[in-house]
Amino acid sequence: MNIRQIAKQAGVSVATVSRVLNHPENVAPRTREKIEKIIAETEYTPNWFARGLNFNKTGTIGLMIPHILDSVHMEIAKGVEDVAHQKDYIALMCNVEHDAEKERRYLNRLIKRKVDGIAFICSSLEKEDFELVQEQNIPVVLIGEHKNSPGFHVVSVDCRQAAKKAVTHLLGNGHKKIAFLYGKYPKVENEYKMEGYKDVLSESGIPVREDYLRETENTIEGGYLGAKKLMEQEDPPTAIFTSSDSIAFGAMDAIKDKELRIPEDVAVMGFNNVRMSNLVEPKLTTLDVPLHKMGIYGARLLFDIIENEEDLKQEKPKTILLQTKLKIRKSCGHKERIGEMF
Amino acid sequence: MNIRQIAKQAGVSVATVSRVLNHPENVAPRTREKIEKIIAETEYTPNWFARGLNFNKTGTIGLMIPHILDSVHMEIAKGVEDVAHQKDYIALMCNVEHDAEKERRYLNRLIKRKVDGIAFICSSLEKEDFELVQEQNIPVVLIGEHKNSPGFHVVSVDCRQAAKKAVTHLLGNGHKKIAFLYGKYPKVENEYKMEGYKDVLSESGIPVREDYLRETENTIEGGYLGAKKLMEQEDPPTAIFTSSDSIAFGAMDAIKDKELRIPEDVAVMGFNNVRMSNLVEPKLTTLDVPLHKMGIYGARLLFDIIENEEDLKQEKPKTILLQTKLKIRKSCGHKERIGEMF
DNA sequence: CTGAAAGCGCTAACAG
DNA sequence: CTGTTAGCGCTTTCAG
Repeated sequence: MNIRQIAKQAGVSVATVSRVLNHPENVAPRTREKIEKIIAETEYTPNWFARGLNFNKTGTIGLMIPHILDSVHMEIAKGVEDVAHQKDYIALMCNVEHDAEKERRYLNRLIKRKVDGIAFICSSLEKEDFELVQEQNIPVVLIGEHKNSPGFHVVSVDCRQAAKKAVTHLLGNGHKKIAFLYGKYPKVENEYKMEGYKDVLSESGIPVREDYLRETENTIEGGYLGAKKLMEQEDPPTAIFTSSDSIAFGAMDAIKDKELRIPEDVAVMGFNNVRMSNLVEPKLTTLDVPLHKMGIYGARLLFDIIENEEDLKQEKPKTILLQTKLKIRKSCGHKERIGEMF
Repeated sequence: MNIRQIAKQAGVSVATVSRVLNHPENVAPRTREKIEKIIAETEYTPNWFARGLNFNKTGTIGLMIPHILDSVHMEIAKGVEDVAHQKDYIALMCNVEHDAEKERRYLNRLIKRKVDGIAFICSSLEKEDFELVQEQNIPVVLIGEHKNSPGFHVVSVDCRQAAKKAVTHLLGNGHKKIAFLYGKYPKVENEYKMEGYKDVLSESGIPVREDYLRETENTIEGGYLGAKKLMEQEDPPTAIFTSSDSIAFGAMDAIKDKELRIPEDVAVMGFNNVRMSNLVEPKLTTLDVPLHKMGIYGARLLFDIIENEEDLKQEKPKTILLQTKLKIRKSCGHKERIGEMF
């Protein structure tokens, strides 16, 4: 069923049909009603490609997700999807698996498909890749910070500040030997966490020990292995600040395997406050990150550009930095008895 | 950059350029090379819409996901994505949120976009909706069973058998008062689990008690609430078989809140063996479901149809039923000391 | 082996 | 307010 057949049935020209589809106000009410009726009856919907050919708009955005099995990313993704869906957009899901090559491949496909915009969650792409995107003039937003992101809007979390809160809390609970166990991803954020960690230590006159700094995979297994190493060294830490809850879960498992108690022997601090951090034993003290909100803000920024292309150039890129909140539970002990509602 | 400009640069007609793109064997080697060179230099890629307009193929499949924050669904989704990506396809992610209305809306959008196929994960659509799809002649595969799926391929899990294994295990550990706490989703599967549950009880001469059967939300909170009710009644069960690990996690939390021990006072059996089931305290005994494999098989089935449209009609729909494996950990106790490797 | 030209389905300028 | 018509960029007959 195409526009010509509708036109014939209605006894009008294709232009008129096209008009009721796109500028109904320019059609006489009577003709319009007649055509609308036929459209409804025949369940006609305009061919999507033909439309795209004319408009060069797709109603589609690309969504780069580092790993679709990581609930941290998916909470952000859900935020993006929520606003996209509301705007009658649909998202092409790109499961990047922390692989720059795969991300690049996806990026090319997205460009080919002429998506109206791309949201990158914690991208692992290089500067050159982004420049490519910029040439294409595709609206972009970065969720999760990135070095060398030439002039894109960014939504992120104040990781340095977050780390400071975390380490300060540990310090406040009497810990001096605090390790930082961090994942390879997200890279830039974890660097900021490192800075925050070092900030607090040096402010308190505690020297930073290289043997308390450890990089690992950003997974439960990574946390397990990393914590194991950390605890097996000569002078093990009494507290481990991790860069993600996943790592923290693995770390807790490793500590339990060593028959050590949490938090009495070792305190563990998470990051992100994923749903499960409330269900492990002991419940995990962690930093609450507004993941869903990050997705929402990111998507809004993206649609702002999409919807006002003209202003695109003159506006300078915004950076939205969200704040975290320390979520005190059991895994770090606590002096004051600060409750936890659920 | 469009095909005409390429043609001009190469001093040939657009037809020839189109040929080297689609049927290079029909072009003289010398002309072909020249054109290929120009294409490479200019990084020309054919307009995707124009192509679609001619071919009516999109290189896109739709992927219906009940809820993108549920790792059970995402593991399946990842399986689908894995094979789609390998086939150079890209998936439109539809986060349905267990809402038939939203799923229907998404379905319409997918049809408009003329996706080459749709994979439904645990769909909540009605018979009529599927008939609509069938009219459009869009290849479909159902991952997770469904009543009234008119002639689609299906990949699922033998839930009845799985439930039998679970309840038998509980019975073997001395339990007679076994409750079944099940989610609203996935509907059909949970009905099968119910059947398996009843099968075993009646085979063992244990009457089915209505007060041990309880429906709840398929979430951690749902599990918490459901188990709470279950345990607060007059003659509480000594074991709870749940329809998903999420529910089991919530149930465990509720049981702990009541100062009861797991498994000594109450045994808890999960379903799915998600990654976290290994990390709660005590580690959860559950049924291992090959989720990723389900996604892979489903996608393969889908691409089988996509790639051989002609045979589409004569072939009768396949149903692949995968088997589960009982994963014995701590939450149900165990007589024999069956280890767990990691 | 190559080119001219028709057509995929739709939109929008232009003319009436 | 409506119709005619020229594209959008590409593929594919049909001639040569």
